[in-house]
Amino acid sequence: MQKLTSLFKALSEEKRLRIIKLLEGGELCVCDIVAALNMSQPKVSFHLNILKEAGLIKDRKDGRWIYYRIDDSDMLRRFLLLTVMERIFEGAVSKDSKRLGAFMKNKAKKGSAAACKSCREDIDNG
Amino acid sequence: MQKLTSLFKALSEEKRLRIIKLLEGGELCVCDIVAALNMSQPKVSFHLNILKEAGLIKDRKDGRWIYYRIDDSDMLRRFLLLTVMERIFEGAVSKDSKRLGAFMKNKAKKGSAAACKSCREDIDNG
DNA sequence: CATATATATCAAATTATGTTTATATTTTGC
DNA sequence: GCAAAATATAAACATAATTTGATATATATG
Repeated sequence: MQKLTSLFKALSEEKRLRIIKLLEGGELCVCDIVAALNMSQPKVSFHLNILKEAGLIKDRKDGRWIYYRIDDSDMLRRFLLLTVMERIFEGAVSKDSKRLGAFMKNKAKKGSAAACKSCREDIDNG
Repeated sequence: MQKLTSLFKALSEEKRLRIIKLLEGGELCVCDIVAALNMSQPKVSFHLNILKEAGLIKDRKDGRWIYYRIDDSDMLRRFLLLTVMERIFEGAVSKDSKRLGAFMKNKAKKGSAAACKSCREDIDNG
């Protein structure tokens, strides 16, 4: 019962749905998500942890990065994630993916470190 | 997006899942649910309202009673409700249905008013 | 080794949810 | 009309979730 409520609770928050929607496009490191959502890193880590505890996402460490990705390994989660992805109006998260795109370009150009450092300015005034 | 989050939020609470599970057996008035869950009436009304706002249940007025029932009129809700009903371990809500059963018997015998009045004592010490 | 980066964690402040107690509203039977 | 029942609503309070700002940890790089 508690497993079920925590699963629904994880899905009951706007920022967390935005993260899921983003991860639909493939795995991302925390820094990518921070740039995309334009939120503080501890805040993003907080929400990522809740999604992880609920079994909705998995992480993988690579050097100093930690990559997160969708975990739809069981049927219920698969359906719920699908629901989120389908039901969230694209427009509702278009800024996120725009920011992510801009950030990724910078990352490629300057290397991730520089991109991370300047992502706010570069993206939101570009 | 907000509709989706409020739907998940409604499902993210134990007492609300218990109510849904109860309503699986057919419509019930508030007083039935109060007796089944052995909780205060305002508390039950509070949770019923959240479920109603989320579109998971509907109500119907009949005299001085208000009957609530499952509303699975759209596919997403139908699936979510099914999920809840199937995933909740029977044992987790067996006391609720036991209390409901006892209450219903009293109701038939004494009339609902008397049963409502004495439901706590009759059921929990019987 | 010293420094910078990526991320996590923690404590304090804030905000949102749930609970309780009291009261209001509507309906029915006398 | 009046009293009792069924339910809702509101205010005060308690608890839980989120945000923020600071700091810790681990890793890579020069």
